[in-house]
Amino acid sequence: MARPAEFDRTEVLDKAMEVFWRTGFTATSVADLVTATSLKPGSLYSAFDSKRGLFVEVIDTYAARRIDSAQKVLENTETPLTAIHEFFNNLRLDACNDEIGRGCLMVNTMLELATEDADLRERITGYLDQIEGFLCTALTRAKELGQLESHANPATLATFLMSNVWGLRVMSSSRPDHARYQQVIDHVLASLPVTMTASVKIAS
Amino acid sequence: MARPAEFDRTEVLDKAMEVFWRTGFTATSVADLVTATSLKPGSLYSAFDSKRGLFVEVIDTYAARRIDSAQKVLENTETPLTAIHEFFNNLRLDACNDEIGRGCLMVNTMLELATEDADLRERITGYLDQIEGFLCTALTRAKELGQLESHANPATLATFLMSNVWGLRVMSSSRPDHARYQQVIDHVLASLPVTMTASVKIAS
DNA sequence: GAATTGCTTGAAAAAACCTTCAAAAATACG
DNA sequence: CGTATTTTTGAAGGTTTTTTCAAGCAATTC
Repeated sequence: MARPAEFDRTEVLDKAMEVFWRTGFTATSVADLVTATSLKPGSLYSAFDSKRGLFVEVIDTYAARRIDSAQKVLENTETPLTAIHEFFNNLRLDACNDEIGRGCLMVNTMLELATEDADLRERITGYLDQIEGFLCTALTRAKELGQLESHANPATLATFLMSNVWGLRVMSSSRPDHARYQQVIDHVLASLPVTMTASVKIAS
Repeated sequence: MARPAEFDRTEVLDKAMEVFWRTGFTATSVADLVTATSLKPGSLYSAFDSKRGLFVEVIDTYAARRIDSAQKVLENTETPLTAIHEFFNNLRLDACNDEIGRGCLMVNTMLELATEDADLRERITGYLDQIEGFLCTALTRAKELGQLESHANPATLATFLMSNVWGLRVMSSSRPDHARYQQVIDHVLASLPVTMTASVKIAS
């Protein structure tokens, strides 16, 4: 019917993501995006409508990957506590690989645009809630399995874990210190009200 | 000798702070600052050199207040654990009063400019380190008083507490929920390895 | 292979940006 | 009161911003 696009949408999103992630939405110019993606302004606008349109699609792509990865790790319903340990270990590895201190694109965007772009804030909040939901599900399952004390409140504990996810992201932006990540995570996980019988299993 | 400035520097900084805090550094225009401060561009520039110069002074002012407040609360060396409880209660009240989700100016700036402005990043990191230092001092003192278990590591615990300070800031930007703040803080404080004898005192 | 559709190109429009500056105004001091 | 000094003013410079658009180009379909 017509001439097909020459670029691969995913590749373009990846390259735009890199710039937005490093520089933030406002400080990234269309000229930067043109350089990074090798697409001319006209192509970018016909494909994504606007700078913001491209950004939203970048955020969606990023979130989908994070959510997918979290779900994969946390959906292990047989050993939910081990799954949570693995989730935090992945977070630690991420932080260690973040050499330039770019942190998390969702958290960065949240703090950059929260007060000025309600649409985007709600979108990101929804994504973060999904991840918190997986943690909550895992904790609920652990409680059902008798691995958490009966007084444990999965929803509260999930929020507490998310608080430290965000905290570690900020930490990796300000003062990357691999040993500290581990120490903090160890304390966070040790603070979960794990039952005696279950804690023996996790140690193995 | 000459004509004195008509404006009050602190007032101008306060008004500029409000805009920068809500909008971020990059997205705030000089026109916004002119409106907010009622100073004409020329006056702003003669007084602060540049948009960035004004911003740095705003950050310094903000940080000085936070550091001062943290120090005042945490320098109570007689009951260091109670001091830490109070520190977090103040944080909670702050978060509850943050109706527009502006979060913390230092954390916001950190994430906005971390990868692009090393000077500013180090400046803010230094300020955050000071607050972490007060927490560490309080925890060390608590240990000396036998209120923390002998295996407790004050430096690690201080980093853990800061992680949750940042986490709560992010939380107040995304999904303000007063009840959740309290639940998370309760868990954070309960996770400190307080000795039996000391925990009885704190409860009172 | 002609027609049609839609992508690519890169210049240019239009607005917004940060900063400067010369003139006017106001104080302090002699 | 006059002079020196500094602030205030607001327009204007010059850059950078986001976005549009008309012309050229490529592929599919008939």
